[in-house]
Amino acid sequence: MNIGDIAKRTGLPPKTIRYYEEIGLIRPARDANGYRVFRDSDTHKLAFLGRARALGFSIEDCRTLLALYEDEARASADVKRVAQEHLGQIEEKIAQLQAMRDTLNDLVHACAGDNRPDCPILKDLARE
Amino acid sequence: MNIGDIAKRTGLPPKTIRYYEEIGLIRPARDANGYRVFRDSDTHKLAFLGRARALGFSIEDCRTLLALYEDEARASADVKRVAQEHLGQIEEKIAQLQAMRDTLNDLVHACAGDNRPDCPILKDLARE
DNA sequence: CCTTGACCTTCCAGTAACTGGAAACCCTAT
DNA sequence: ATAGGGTTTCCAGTTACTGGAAGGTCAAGG
Repeated sequence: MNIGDIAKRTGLPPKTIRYYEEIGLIRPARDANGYRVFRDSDTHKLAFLGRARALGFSIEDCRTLLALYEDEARASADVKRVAQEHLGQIEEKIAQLQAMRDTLNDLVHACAGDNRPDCPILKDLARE
Repeated sequence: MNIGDIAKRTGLPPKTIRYYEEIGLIRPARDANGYRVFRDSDTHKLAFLGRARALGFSIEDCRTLLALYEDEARASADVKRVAQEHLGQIEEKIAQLQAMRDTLNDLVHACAGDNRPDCPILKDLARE
């Protein structure tokens, strides 16, 4: 399987797959012509990575998770710790964004949005 | 006022202030010794920028907002459009993060977190 | 006058995770 | 032989800073 096929299967762009190889997440074999050859294990890893990234795990977390996945002697506590840490960061981020949203929402609703210059949004930013 | 004083006043690090000058958001004057000299208008702009950034506006949005702020003939509709667009992106982001959080939350709760290898988190990522 | 410490300056590199584009090679079909 | 689509590598750019190095400036103290 060449990179294009694997891209279709995993939903990851070829560029991303090459990048993952570059940073050592996968090590596909090479054909005589220099093309990457993907085996099932590579495809499997890429799918794993795609899902971990979709859950917002950083590349470094993905590296850790992949290593744990391949380690038969892992402790589930190690996996849980990574996930929990990440979950905490997501919750923090959500809280920040909600605070922004609430403020912005107020401001947007307070703004007439007409062709006069008077604007509560700018007023707030300038703390006039 | 030198950059350190302004940093304290605005809460923005000196590095950030220099960066804002570099990308043309502000144009502080210079003293004979080469030091930046900040007038009230600069300080005011920096405070404006700090608040806009705290609401999550991109630098380019900040540039636009600052231009609108200085344009006496602006239409509040232009400001509102920028804010509304941004608000939409924040809401989208919140929704994404909430979806991640929900999934992660389930997975984390399903994981024993002990020293056995069996782990629902990895199972999910691997779609076993 | 000299030194010390706290400023300030510029410039360069690095961050996260790709993405776009260029130049060139490979393979298959006509 | 050529056209098309795939693939390769390498380089640059993205966002918004941040860290660090090398060196100039300034005010206070001895």
